[in-house]
Parts: sequence; C-alpha cells; structure tokens
Amino acid sequence: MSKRTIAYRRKTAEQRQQELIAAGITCLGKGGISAFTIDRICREANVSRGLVNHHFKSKEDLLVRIYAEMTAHLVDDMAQSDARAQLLSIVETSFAASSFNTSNLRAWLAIWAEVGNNEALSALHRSRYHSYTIRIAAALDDIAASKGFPINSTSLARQVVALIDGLWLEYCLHSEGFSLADAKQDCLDLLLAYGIDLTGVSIAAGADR
Amino acid sequence: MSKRTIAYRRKTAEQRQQELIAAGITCLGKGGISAFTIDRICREANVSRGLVNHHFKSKEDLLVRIYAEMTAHLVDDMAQSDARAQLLSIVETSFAASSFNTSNLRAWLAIWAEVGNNEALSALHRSRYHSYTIRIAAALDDIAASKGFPINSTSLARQVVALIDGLWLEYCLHSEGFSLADAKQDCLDLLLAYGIDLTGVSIAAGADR
DNA sequence: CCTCTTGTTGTACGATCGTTCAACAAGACA
DNA sequence: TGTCTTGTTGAACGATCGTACAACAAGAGG
Repeated sequence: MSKRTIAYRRKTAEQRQQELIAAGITCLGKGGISAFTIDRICREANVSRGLVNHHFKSKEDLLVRIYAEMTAHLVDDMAQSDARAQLLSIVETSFAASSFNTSNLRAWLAIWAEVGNNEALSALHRSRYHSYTIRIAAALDDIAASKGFPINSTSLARQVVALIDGLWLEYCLHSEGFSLADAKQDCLDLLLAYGIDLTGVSIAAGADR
Repeated sequence: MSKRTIAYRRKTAEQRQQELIAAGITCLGKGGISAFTIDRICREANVSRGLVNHHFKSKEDLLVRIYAEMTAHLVDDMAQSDARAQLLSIVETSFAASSFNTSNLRAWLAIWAEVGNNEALSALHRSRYHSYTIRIAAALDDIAASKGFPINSTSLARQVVALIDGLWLEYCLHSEGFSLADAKQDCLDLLLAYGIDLTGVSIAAGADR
C-alpha cells in the first residue's frame, strides 16, 4: 500500500501570488510584453492556466502588481542620513549588478512601453517617479545649502533621473557598448560637473538592494 | 450610361509602402506594439487586409522598415560645418515639436521595447546609434581641441545621448512633468556644466527636420 | 477595344490570445 | 476518519492574431 501520489502542492494565496509575479517578471525579461502571456507565465511558474485569473483580477492587474513590486524600493533605497550619501546610494543601487542586467532592464522597458496603454500603470508610474524626483531634488537642495552656491534642483534632479533611465535604455538596447562601471562613472561625472563631488562618501549598510 | 464606379485606386509600390509605413507609425503612436496589428494598420491606411503581406515580407519586416525611416535623419541632421553648430542642431531637432510629442515618442518607445525580440531591428539600432554617437564624440573632440582642455568625448557623448533619450522617455511616460523648453535647456545646461557653451551659436538652414 | 501586368481585395486557415467555470483534491480541523 | 474550505486544474469559449492564396480589377500599352 504505497502512499497516494500528490498531484500538486497547495500554497498560501500570498505566496503563490509572489511566485506568479516573479514568473511574470521572468517572462518580461525574456521576451518583452509579447511573452507576457497567461500560457507562458503559468508554464514559467509551473502552474496550470487558470491560476492567474484566480489570484489576480486580470492579466493587466498582474502587470500593475509587478510594476508595484519593481518600484517598491525606489524611494526606500534613499534611506541615508546624509544628502551626499543619498545621491550615492541611488547611483550605486541603480547600477548594481542585480538591477543593471539585460533581463531586468528588458522587463522595465517592456512595462514603460505599456504605461501609455494602461491607466492604472500610468498612475502608479506618476506616483512613484514623483516621489523619486522630489527626494533627489531635496537632497540636491541640502547640498546646495551646505555649500553656499545655488542649484536648480528641479532641473538637475530631472537630468539625473533622465541620465540613469537613458543609460538603462542604451544598455538594454546595446549591452556591448559600455559597462556597468562606465554607467556609474557617467552619473558621478555629471554631478561633479555641477560641483557635487561624491568621492569618498560612504553609505550606511542595509541599502544594498 | 454613367461612368463605372472605381472600387479602389492603384498606386505605385513605393508610394503604397510609404503609406503603410506612415499608418504603422500612427498605430504605434496610438497604442504601442499591441496596436501594431495587420488589421489596424490596414484600417489606418484605408486598404484591405492582404496588402501588408503583399508589399512587405512580413509584419516584422514592416516594423524594421519603419524604424529605418524614423532613424534615417539621425545623422543627416548633424550636417553643420561648425562642431558647436552640430551639437546645437542635435539638441534643436531632438526637441523640435515635430519630434518631441507624445505620439512620436510612444512609437519610438514601442520599437525600443521590441529591439530585444527582433535581431534585424537590433542590428539596425546598433548601426544607427553607433554612427550617431561617433559623430557627437567627434564634435566634442573638435571643441576640446579648439579650447585646449581635455574632454572624455566617449563618455560625454554617451551622457548626451542618454540624457536626450532619457528625457524622451520621461516625457513619454509623464508629459505633464516638464515642457519641451525645459528638456532643451537641460541639455544645454549639461554641456555648459562641462564647459561647452552653445549660447549664440547659429545653425545653418535646411536642417529643421 | 483588347490584352496583359500587377496592385488590390477578401475569405479562409490554424495558432494563440484572455477569460470563464465546473470539477477536483490538498490539507487543516474537528 | 470524516468534513469542509479553498487552492488548483484543465477543458471550453469566442475573439483576434499573421499569413496564404485565389479571384478581381485598375490602368497602361498596343
């Protein structure tokens, strides 16, 4: 009398949702939005076809949840006491190997391209990037105040964000063109050109995401 | 005896292809890659369903032709005698109203997101952006030589390209955040921070695309 | 007016899409 | 062990996808 075979293993709703989110990100990284398919996501997660619509309202809802997950630590990563450390932390995390790789960048690019088609996605993006830019501008204002020279923090914050995202884009489209270290140095050079030197600044532990 | 009604009007292959290319760009601008559909393209061009596969090898082939069309003037726009004028020309054309609008930017973003899925598209992108970056770096070298101070032209060219594309991206995702004039000024500010002042530089006519 | 080239049409096809839903069973609990 | 909740399965549906292809006709040339 052998033990009955187990066809599948039940998991908590939250845990299964996390697995489906991870599987969706993997699909986006492999083949962009055209690979973001119920079939492929479920195959990636090793579950049957009906499970996505059981755990999520729709495929679009899953995509929004995925973007929420990906942007969750965008602001948290700035949790540094010193303004200079905050800026350096952004640069470091933006070009950490865990973020700055083709698979992850393709997922980001695929979602960016969908923002125009999905109002919920658009609203989420606006919210996240608004906080993100505000925090950078505040850090720049702090530095300007301490150094005693004026900075157009809104404009410079926009340039920093655009440079980072632009480098992400270029690397995603042509990863042989330059390296992770090049991209990081470009950001530091930009800030240095505006009089902000981050050389020797140390960041507190726990922000190495 | 009335004249027989004309069901459709024949056009030359080249002319019809241009119309289909234009219709494809319109679709990309309206709904991204998911709106880039045989049905919608043909409806946009007011032709029947079979015409795309008659004039193009496949839908992918049309997409490559579209990107070739969109990037055709990327290098030509630098046709200026003075290095400073070349840089200014790039900034001006990148943020001209005919380029820097949501519809056009969405088309670009949609294609960028497809580069990873299409080898022909990827090869075309690499080729175009390589020439583009090389030309910018050469202009920067010219300026550095004339001013007598060193410039890491490869790095700075990459920053300029990334900043422009990054601003395109940000504007596409959140067009209320800043204006066309802001974006243009950001580029000029970046170059100025590196010691390159384009104030008062005039560009020759005929490059206003 | 006739002929011929070829641009154009529209149907048909198989594949794949997202979603629904009845049925099943894993596993906690009494 | 028996009951019940609910996570999970997999078939079924209509819609839409890209492509192929036979039939049609616009319009130039004779």
